[in-house]
Amino acid sequence: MANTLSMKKSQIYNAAMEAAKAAYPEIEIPAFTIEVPKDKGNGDYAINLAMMLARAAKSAPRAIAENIVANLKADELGATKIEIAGPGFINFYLDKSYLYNVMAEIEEEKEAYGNVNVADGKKVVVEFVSANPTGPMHMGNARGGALGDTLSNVLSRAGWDVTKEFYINDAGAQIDKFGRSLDARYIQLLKGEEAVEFPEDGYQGDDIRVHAQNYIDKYGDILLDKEEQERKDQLVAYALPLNIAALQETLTKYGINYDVWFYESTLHNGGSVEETLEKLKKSNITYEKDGALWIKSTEFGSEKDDVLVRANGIPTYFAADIAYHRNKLEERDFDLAINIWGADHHGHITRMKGAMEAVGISGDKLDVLVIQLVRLMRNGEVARMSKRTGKMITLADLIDEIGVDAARFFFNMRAAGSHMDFDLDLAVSQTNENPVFYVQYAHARICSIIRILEESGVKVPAVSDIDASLLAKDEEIELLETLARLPEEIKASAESFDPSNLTHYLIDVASHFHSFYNACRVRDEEENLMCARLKLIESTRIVIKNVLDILGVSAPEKM
RNA sequence: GUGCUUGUAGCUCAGUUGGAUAGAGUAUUUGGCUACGAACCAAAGGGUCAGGGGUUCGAAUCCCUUCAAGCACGCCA
Repeated sequence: MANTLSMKKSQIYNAAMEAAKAAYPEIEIPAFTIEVPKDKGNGDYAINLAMMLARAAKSAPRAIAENIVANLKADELGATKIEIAGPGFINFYLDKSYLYNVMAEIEEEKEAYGNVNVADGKKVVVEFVSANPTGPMHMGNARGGALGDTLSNVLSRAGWDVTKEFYINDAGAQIDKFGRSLDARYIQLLKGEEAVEFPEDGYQGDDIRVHAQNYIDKYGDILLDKEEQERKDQLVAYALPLNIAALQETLTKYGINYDVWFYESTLHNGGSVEETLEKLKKSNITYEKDGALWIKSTEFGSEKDDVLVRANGIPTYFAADIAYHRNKLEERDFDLAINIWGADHHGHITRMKGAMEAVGISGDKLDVLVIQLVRLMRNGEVARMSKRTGKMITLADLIDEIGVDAARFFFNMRAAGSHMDFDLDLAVSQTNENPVFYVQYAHARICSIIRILEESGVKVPAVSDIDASLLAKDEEIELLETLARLPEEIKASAESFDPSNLTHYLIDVASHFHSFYNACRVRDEEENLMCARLKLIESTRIVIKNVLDILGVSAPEKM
């Protein structure tokens, strides 16, 4: 079923376009905007067409507006009044009965209500979190996870074929550092703290020590007489899968289920990195210097060139990442790759796109969303979230403290690019102030009313069995209007790759419901009115549930 | 130093491709349960949209500039 709101909008738009053409046949009518005025006093919709035409028509906007309005038929548009106002706006005041159709739309589409088609089944891979498997996840991962998963849900509802992916950095220098850290702890635990110096750049966290101790408990000191490389390999082979499993467990708890866990090592082992390097060499974008292979990043906008293969023969992360994106966009044939990166990686974007172009892939097929890092606040002061102190708040801690619902809702309240202070004291002690409860409360309230009515034998009626015109109070009309907006909210989210407007929308729905609740009774009203209102709140419940689903937040029937 | 991001009410933030008198929440003050859930509702006060300049019918929004904050500028990832 076509969306109620967008139909009304395009009806008005097209009518205005025709009216303008009739009034000014010699002028090509430009695209103009139709919008909902901030001030209700200015009608339900306003268009700026007359102002747009002022120059071409060589006439005052208000005079032009009069000529256009003369060609508009108010009753055919369902308008009670068409007015010219301000500098030349044409304002439409509508008979709101068209909004009743929203309830039929929701009844028909149910959990799919709000879905739109902006992508026509095109394939997109959304890669997010991709935390280093050398330790637990931090607040940046928490934010990236909430955004990535929610965005994926939004894109699915907007007609994209979505694959959610986690890129596991199980190769390279980080893993080597991980091995050296494990090795040092292993020896220290067996031979004393003084036996070996802990690497200066090693991972200080307790988790490293715990891994070493567990290994010893299981296998004893069998590695002591082995070569260092062998010890590191064994310890990594033991600890890395455990870390990855822990990541997976935490993310599952966080409500995130990936379609693909992609191992960086497969790119190295499968020859894909090498093949990519060959391709880059052939396109004449590389050179050798100081024993390393470089890429001329300055040729595509970077400040300096970058190393692809180190002097020791090991490819850099960058080289692997180019291979990875060839894998995504060529081998697996995605139409678009969306990556969610922390702000500390933004410098990587320009050279990544440039390198993609160098191997023949359009940089436009990669869209990187940069999330500003989360700053933890405690007692009004910045709390360091460093892996080196070993004292950072992890994603698992956060889930334990404030719950999945609050965390996911909270992180999605702000656009990715906004800087964000996360107040730990508030999160721990005053979670009731979190708007997620406000929204969930609305849902539970509706469920409660429906439950009580069902117990007395009144079921939610079909839209064909109610007299919708009984819903005439302001609070009822405004609630319907809000429900009707869902499809365009999802469209806006999907087009801007920003789901944060959905949390604001949801709060708006809840707010209109609560106002309705206080102004209108459902139970004990005259029967026809009761049925109409029951249908209205059931429609509201479905909308709230749908958006909470997108956000990955639960919709409780009781609280 | 260069680049990216950000600056809106006491605090946390919205503000749709430039639109009409810049909006919410929170905090403060006041009112509303003999009631389908008061984790709610209604109302009030609160602003140099960081400062300055420009573009135009019209700027929180676009351009220039100054100031302030965060991040990045590795043969780390």
